[in-house]
Amino acid sequence: MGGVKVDGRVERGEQTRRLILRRAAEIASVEGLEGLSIGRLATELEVSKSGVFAHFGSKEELQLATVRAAAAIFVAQVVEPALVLPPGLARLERLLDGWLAYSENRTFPGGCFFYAVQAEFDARHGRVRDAIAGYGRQWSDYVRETVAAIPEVADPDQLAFELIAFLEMANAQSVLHDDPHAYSRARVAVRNGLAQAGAAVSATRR
Amino acid sequence: MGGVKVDGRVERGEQTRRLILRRAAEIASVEGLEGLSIGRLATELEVSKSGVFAHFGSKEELQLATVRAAAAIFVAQVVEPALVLPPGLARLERLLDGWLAYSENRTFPGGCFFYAVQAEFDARHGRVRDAIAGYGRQWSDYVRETVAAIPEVADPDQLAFELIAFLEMANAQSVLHDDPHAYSRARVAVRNGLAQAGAAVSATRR
DNA sequence: AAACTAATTGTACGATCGTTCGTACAACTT
DNA sequence: AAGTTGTACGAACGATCGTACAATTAGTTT
Repeated sequence: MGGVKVDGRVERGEQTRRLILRRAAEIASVEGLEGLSIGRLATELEVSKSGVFAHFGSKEELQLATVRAAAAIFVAQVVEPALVLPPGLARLERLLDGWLAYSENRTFPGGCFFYAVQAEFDARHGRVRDAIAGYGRQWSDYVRETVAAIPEVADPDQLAFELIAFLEMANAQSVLHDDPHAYSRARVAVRNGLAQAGAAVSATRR
Repeated sequence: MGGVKVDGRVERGEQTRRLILRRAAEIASVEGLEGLSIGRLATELEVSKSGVFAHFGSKEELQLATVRAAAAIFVAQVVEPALVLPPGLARLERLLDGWLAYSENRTFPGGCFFYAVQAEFDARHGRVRDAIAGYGRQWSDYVRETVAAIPEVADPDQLAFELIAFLEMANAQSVLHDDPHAYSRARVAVRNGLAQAGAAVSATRR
């Protein structure tokens, strides 16, 4: 598996790069992608500022790389665990549970990375905003497709909208108010939403 | 009406202060309260940087004053119009419609001011975060109380959670993806949520 | 008209921002 | 062994940040 590359220099470089991006995503989930500064990153990681800068060439590229790194973590933690199940209600439930766990266990210290950066960049212009919007659309598309794989659901678009709303609300309430009940309320809301979407769904589960 | 104050100097000062805070709230709804800078504010308003600074004494005070100013606009635009109706379903519906209109007509150019700054400060510490969290709690408390005034609703906390989730989701989707359908989806979700909360509610409206 | 007060301005400061540059050194190639 | 490549570093740059303070302007009071 992997490349045949054995060059110790680029190997070390990639490790440094991963180190930088992990910390960058952590910082950005709390302080935002603009709150992230190259100098601060260098200080915290005890490397030189120019060393950090050289890996990306510009702050915008650092932000883009940070978004991509966070997306990879999100996919590994939320999307992939649900793919082991066949399309249907069970996969959807695992997907939603996985999201709530990803937020609740603070994979990123500031809660959901994408909730933070979407709100930060939603009204701006540029490549970073476009990248964030692209991932956001991929996520909502995937939720919608997963919902649509359940034949009992009459309006997948509407249900997907409501389900994602519950997830993000739980994240927001939990982070802002340290409210541990937010996630249980979201789980109730999800259960009600699924049950209401199709009585047959509720029936098959009893 | 109001104060007996006739001093033209402080009158002019207060007008300048209002001018600053209006622009500050507009900027913050797009770029965040940290993206707001005293120098930029001064340039855009064509006043001196020290003039802007003198009104607040520190950046933190400027941010706090901006949050307070935005809260006043929010109350005038969303909360007060609903108060003309007696507690009950009609008041709740006007409150939710008012919120969606406030977001949709871009009272602030970046959509809901508090959605933006909550996500920006939710994981931080300090007086600005505390002020934002305080207003957020007041808002959710008020929605909950308004919901609780409808006797048919079994679980006001749960319903309030879900309703606010729909509002914020609509704002987020609309701003990030320029999606005009987001608000209509939220209105459908609100209607379903209210109808489901009590069949009696739905019955009384037909 | 003179004294006073409040809002506003101009100038300057230290710190930090993103960025550029030349250099040092370890690792790979020949 | 000599030459090349890639990562990391230290120093410096112009710009902008928040903040401080004295000078100025405009309006009020005596």
